[in-house]
Amino acid sequence: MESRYQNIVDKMRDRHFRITPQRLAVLKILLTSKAHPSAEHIYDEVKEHFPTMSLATVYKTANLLKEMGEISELALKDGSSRFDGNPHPHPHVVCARCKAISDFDDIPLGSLTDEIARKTGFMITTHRLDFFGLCPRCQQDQPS
Amino acid sequence: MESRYQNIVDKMRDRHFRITPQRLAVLKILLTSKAHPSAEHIYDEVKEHFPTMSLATVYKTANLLKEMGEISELALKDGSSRFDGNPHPHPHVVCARCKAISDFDDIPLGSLTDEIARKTGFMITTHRLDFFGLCPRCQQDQPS
DNA sequence: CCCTTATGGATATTGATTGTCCACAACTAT
DNA sequence: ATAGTTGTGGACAATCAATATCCATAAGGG
Repeated sequence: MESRYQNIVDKMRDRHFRITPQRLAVLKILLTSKAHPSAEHIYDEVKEHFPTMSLATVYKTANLLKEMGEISELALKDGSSRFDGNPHPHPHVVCARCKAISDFDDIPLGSLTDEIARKTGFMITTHRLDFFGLCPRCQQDQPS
Repeated sequence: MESRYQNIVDKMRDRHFRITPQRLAVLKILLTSKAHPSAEHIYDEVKEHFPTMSLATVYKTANLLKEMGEISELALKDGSSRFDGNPHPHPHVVCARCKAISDFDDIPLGSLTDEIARKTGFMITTHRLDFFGLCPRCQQDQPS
C-alpha cells in the first residue's frame, strides 16, 4: 500500500515528472478509494485541501498516471469516466441505476484470449468484462 | 434474415411506430452489415438513396430499435458508438488502431453471472466482454 | 381522400473532456 | 542557499458525439 504509493512517486521522479501536492493528492485518492471515483468526485475531495484545485488538473493527473500504467480508466456508456487505482484488467459489476461500481475477483481469461487470438488473427493486448444490473440497495428502492 | 426484418417491421406497426423509408433503410443496414457501423457510416449509406437524410434521424432510429430490443449499441472509449444488429450480448474484438470490430462466437458466461450475483448481491441483467488489440492488417502496417 | 399526429430534417444545445495560455512553482546546477 | 529553467496549475475556451427542439410534412386510420 504505502510501498505502491512510494513506488509510483519514484517512477514519476525517474521520468522527470514533477512531484506536486496536487498530483500526490489525486494519486493518494486513487490508491485508497475502492469506489472507482469519477473525476468530479476526486476534484471535490482534493478541493477541500486545495481550494484552487481545477477539474482540468484532475484529468491531467489521471491521464498521466494512466499513461504510466499505474491506474486504469473505465469509460461508461454515458460518456463519463471512472478511475481505478488497479491498472490490471479485472471484471466490474455496475449498477445501472446508481452507477455504483464494484470489483470482482480476477477471472482468468487467458485461455479465452489465446483462443480468440488464434481464431481472429488479432494480437490481443487487453480486455474488459463488465456486468450490469441492480445493486442490493437499488433493488429495494422504488423503481426510478 | 428476411423474416427477422419483417418481424421487426410488424412489431413497429404493432407499437404504432410509423414505418418510414428512412427507418427501413437504417434497419436494413443494421441487419445486413457485419461491420458494426457507426451512426456516421449508416448516415453516409442512407444518404445515397435519401439525399436529405439527417444524422439526427439515424440516431433517433437506432435508439428506437435499441429501445425495442432489436439491436445493441457499443459505446467506445472515445465517446462514439457503433451499432450491432444482434441485440444479444456477445464478445467483440476491437482493433485499437483502425477501430474494426469483429464478432466472436458466443461464450457462455451464465455460470459466472450466477456466481457474481451470489457474491455481490447484484441482480445481473446483462454483460459486456470486449477484447482489444491489433487486427491482422494493422499488425503489418507501420506503427501509427 | 382527409385528418390527426408522429416523424424527418435543420439547427441549437448539451456535457464530459481536452486544449490553450501564462504566471508560478518545482527541480537543477552552481 | 540561490538563481535559472522549464514543466505545471488553474482559468477559460474549445471540442465532439450525441441529443433536444422546432415546425412543416408525410404516414396511417377512419
